[in-house]
Amino acid sequence: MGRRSIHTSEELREIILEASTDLIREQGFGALSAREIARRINYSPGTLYNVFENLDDLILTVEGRMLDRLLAALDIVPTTGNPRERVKALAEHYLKFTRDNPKLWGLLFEHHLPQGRPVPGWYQQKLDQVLDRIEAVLAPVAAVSSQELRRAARVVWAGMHGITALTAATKLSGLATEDADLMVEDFVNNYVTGLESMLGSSESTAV
Amino acid sequence: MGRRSIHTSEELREIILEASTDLIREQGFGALSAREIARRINYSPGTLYNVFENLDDLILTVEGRMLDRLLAALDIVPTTGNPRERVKALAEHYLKFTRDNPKLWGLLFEHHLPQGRPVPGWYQQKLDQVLDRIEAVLAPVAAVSSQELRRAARVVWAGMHGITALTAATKLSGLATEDADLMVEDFVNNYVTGLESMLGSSESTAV
DNA sequence: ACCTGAACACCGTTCAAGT
DNA sequence: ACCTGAACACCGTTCAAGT
Repeated sequence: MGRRSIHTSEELREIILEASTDLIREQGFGALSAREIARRINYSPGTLYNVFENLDDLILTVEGRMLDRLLAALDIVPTTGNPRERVKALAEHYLKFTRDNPKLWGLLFEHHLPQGRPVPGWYQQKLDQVLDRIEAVLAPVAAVSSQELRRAARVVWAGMHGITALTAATKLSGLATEDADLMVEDFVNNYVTGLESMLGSSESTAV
Repeated sequence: MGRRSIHTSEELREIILEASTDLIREQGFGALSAREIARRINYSPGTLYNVFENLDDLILTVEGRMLDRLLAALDIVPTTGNPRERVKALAEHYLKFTRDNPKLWGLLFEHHLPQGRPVPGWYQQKLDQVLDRIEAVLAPVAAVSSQELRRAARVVWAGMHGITALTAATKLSGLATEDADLMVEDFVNNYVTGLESMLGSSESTAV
């Protein structure tokens, strides 16, 4: 047929991302394919490749937008009040987000880049923003050195990641979804207690 | 061509599983396909379906054998000595195993069953065995109730899972592999401190 | 300039037909 | 009884050809 130009390439980009997100929300990552996206938006498969480098690039973009929304959700956590309660609030908002977007959240676990392909810079930056957010909330209860604070933030991210992965991926556990709350609470409580005990044994001023 | 019967179906089963494991060890899960396995063992693709229900069944079997080896590796952890050191030893053996089998370990993260398909019973049992092993080691440092012990074991499993996933999946972090040791140590130390502090505040006899 | 759709090189899975 | 290989319904990606 040839050109259509009904949409600008920016519009087309949005249409593609929206259709992809909808598809994942409805049917999960397994149902996503370039050809299925094309079908949904009434374009040929080739058109996707005018707008995105390839399917991985498209999917990473969807994931990037999801991370933006996670960050926005985490920003609701109050910046005042009991430090320990703030960590718990952060973890709860994190868990709530994953629960509100189960199939979309699954992308983080189910989508994998080909061996050796590093993540793009803009994507890495979004991950760093999440880690920064965790660091900020963790700062009052942890860490004498910035290295230790960095590490603690990564451990919390890993722990939350592990708990949401285990409850989401039915393959890894017979865990019910409601168990995740108790696990998150247990994890945060005990881990933070450990961090605080380290604080107390140094010269810095604790809570 | 028709029948060959060079191998019994048990032999064929082993040949298929071995070829699959080798393929994953060498090139990762992404390179695995029914057709590629068939090519490697000089059988037609159809033959795989005489021995396994489908590709997921085959892959779960490979994963099951990996879990058996993980369990064997965890059994080296001494059953005597300082309780806290035993938890750390368990975590270190776990980490070592994932590092010795990086691509194979990746199966746990990269392979997913179709939506809604539950894991087979024999597979669930192997997961339970891992959890039991963790519970056993955790028992002296944690838990007034068996429910809390169960939960603690799952949190440790989730935490280890999260840390190994984050360091394995380059997509989720710019973490170097050597960071995993420090994260595991930090996680175990602080989490166990938290657990022990709970113990102390109850009527049971602590360490 | 933009988009198509055929083409290429792959998949997982089934099953009639051969030995 | 065991195994093949063609067949079916899919993939991701490219690119000459059309408007």
